[in-house]
Amino acid sequence: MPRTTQEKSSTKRSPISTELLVDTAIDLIEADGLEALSMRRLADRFGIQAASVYWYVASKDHMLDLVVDRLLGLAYENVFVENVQQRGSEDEGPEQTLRRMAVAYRAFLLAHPDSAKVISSRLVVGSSLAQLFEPLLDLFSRLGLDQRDSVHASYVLLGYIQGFVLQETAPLSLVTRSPTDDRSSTLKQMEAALGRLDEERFPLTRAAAADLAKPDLPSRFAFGLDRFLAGLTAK
Amino acid sequence: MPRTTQEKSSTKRSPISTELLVDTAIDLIEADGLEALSMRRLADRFGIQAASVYWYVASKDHMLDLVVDRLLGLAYENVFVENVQQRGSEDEGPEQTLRRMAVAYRAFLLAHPDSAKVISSRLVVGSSLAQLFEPLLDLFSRLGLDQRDSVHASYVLLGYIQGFVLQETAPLSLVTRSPTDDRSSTLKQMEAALGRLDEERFPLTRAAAADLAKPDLPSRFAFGLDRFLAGLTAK
DNA sequence: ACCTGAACACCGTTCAAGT
DNA sequence: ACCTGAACACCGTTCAAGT
Repeated sequence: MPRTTQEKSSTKRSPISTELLVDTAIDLIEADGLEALSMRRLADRFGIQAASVYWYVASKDHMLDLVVDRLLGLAYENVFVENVQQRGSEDEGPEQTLRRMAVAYRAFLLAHPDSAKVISSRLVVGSSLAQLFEPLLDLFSRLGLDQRDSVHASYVLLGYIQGFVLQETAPLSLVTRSPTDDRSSTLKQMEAALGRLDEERFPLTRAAAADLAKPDLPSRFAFGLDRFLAGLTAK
Repeated sequence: MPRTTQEKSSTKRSPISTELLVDTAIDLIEADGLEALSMRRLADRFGIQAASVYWYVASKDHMLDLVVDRLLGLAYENVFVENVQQRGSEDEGPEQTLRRMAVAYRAFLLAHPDSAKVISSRLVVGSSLAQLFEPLLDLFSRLGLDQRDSVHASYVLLGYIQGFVLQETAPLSLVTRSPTDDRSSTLKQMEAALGRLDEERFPLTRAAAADLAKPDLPSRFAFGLDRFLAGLTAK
């Protein structure tokens, strides 16, 4: 009664391929952040030397291109296939669909740490990007835009979403030239920093300190999204 | 007739301060890109050791915070003081002013290589950011928004601009699973890559290949900006 | 108060050499 | 076809020691 051939040698090395390398790179990014991704750590996961990775991939830069391509593919599956196709049966206008897709894409980016950062760092042209563009072009043209404006709108919408997530996930830091230097929580500290601003020069910012320090990000995202979509249909 | 005391010893070391360090860091970023900025190269510019930089600055991370703060300060000077104050005499509505400011801020970011990248990488709360927010809050409230919406609009507008510039300055790369692999110019290659897409799956993207490959970025930026502003006033 | 020297624990990448 | 070992030219950061 022989076991599977898989188990013949103990601690066998995992199989390697460019695809597996890219998937593992995404794992590492999501576990420890983009900064912590290195060829050496990636190689470790497969039990090989860093130099060996270069047999599968030309450079780290090239690998990040593949990572972005993969993430865009995953985004398509999550945002469009699952989210839109299924509920496409209901009779909603293209504007509602666009709205739901944008919200779903933001959720995807938030669910994959640093994905907005990698994606924003390079424009990777390929079929994954085309997969994202295709339904957007369709929806915008159904909204009455001509081809050129549909391209503009799709591009701008993706840029808005990625830019928004990038902002909301950016590490917050305080730079104050003021004397006080307490070590309270970052959020309270921020409100305090804003409250310390010169009353004469920044009356509005000071008055809005509460809104700035504890923002409702989902509704802020929706605010910008809705204004943009309203501006499109208003034309 | 003695010369200035400055010239007593030849190849004298330049004076050092946190501010000068930050300015030089910005110089280095603009000359060779954010990736090329290192504590060692920065120290070299002052004729000191890398370790000495740590007397002025807690860490590279902290220094990048200061870099962002400085860039936001420069942006304020360029975008608001020069651009808005001067022409504020003409009787234009707040919408026009916002439009001009947004265009000027994009121009500023484009003029300072990698500035969008650093600025997007961290949210540095301080008086430089407040300087940017204050006039925005004023303009949006004059447009009829309440305080909460003015904050949303200001935040979203800045995010849109930074996100847009980040996208347009992102290095372009091609990832194709197709057989053809020619080495023509990147732009022609991109149009070709788009043309090679599956006719069945991506008819709209293929049809828009020309618009995608050679986009008019200034008008694309204006397109998104105008839709957003129109959406605000339409409400 | 300001700076050095040396070290530590890392990087991406190349390349001859091994199997 | 796939992988190693060793090297090269870098990193950020710490810290005792110097002036």
